[in-house]
Amino acid sequence: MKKAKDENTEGQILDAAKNIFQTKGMDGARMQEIADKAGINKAMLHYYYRSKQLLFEAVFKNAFSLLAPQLNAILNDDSSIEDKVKNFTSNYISFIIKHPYLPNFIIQELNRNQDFILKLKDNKGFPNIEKFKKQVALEVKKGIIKPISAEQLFINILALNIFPFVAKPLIMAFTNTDNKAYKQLLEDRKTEVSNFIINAIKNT
Amino acid sequence: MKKAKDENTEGQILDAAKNIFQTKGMDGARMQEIADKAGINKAMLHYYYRSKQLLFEAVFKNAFSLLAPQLNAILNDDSSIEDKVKNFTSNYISFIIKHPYLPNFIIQELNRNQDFILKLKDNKGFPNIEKFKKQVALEVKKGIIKPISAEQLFINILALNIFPFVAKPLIMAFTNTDNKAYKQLLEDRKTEVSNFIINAIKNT
DNA sequence: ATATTTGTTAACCAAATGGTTAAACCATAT
DNA sequence: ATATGGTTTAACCATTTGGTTAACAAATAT
Repeated sequence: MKKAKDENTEGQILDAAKNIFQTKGMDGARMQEIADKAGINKAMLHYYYRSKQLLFEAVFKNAFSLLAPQLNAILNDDSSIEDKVKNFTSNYISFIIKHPYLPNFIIQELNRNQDFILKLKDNKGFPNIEKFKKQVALEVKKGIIKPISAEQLFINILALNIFPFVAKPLIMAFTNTDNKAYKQLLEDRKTEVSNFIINAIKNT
Repeated sequence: MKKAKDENTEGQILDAAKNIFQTKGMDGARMQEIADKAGINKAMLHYYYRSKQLLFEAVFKNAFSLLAPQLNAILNDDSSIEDKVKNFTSNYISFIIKHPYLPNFIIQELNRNQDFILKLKDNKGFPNIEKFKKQVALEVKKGIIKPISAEQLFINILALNIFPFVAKPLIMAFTNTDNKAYKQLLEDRKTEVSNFIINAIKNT
């Protein structure tokens, strides 16, 4: 099940650690299991990353660095809100299908350790809503979209896109959907969600 | 910080276990910490609940039994979809403000152990979408709402309501919101979200 | 009163876990 | 060839952790 056999040890460890941490979380992950998955001795984990905490942080930052550009697309692009919604929705769902454990991992670990996000906030490239606020205010003023705060709109966009991945087991149970049908349902959302949002906000 | 001092031991344990499990998760929770919070000897936990797993399941089922009726309100009530959306949104946000850790706990633990939901699915009262499907199909046919599948609509309603609680730390960071402002933002959503959904689906 | 059941505690235990160490291995420079 | 430096391993260690036990206390039944 392990991948990328030809990489160097440090990379193999990070791959294995991603895999284990993202599925089991910090608390559920075991250093031995990561070592096994990487196919190396446990001492190597400490040789390269010193401690479980530091290895975890490497994985977390890596995961976050994948997510951040996705969000910045909607916050900082120069296209119209309607185009942003369309593009983001389609792109984001494709993106997450490639990294299925990512949103859950980030959300779960940030809830476990609230302080942790402060370490990230300083980083350049950390998503910030300021520019988007101006854009929303302007489009509202011009009458292109119905009155709404940028914060609420941003939350709605994130919610509609991310939640189906985060709550997958729950929704599958409620809707009596199997894995295949759920995959189709997510695929449909690439257009469903953007239509839903556009209908909700666009002035007619 | 502990509550309900006058209850019997079994109840004190369950209260403490709720508190610890819901904030730290199964893997992060420690039996000793639960005992300390309950103010009793650790052996008592095993006397009443036999194992960490069984104590956890008691907490989980309890949490789920709080959530299920909320969802059944939207799936099985006899009111119109528009009324359901309005009532659910307002009620649900109030409900979660009273149980802030609940959605995260349920989602997190179901992702950790997918099989676990099967144990619940048999229970009477487990939310089921069938009736809602008929209602949506009918209202679409009558032209009251725009064409949408019941599953997609249900997911959207859940997403818009639940996600802001699940992803709170993340959203607070992106929107530069402090706790007080975030609370206000959630309060605003009681009407914001239902307007958003109604705008999205209602035929004009 | 006293036997019996139920509730509670301190002490204990084996297994698991994150982390360390000292020796071995191996490529490369001298 | 061999000294040097980084790399890797097996064995080890201290602590934590879920769980048990045996003795004790407090109700409850006889």
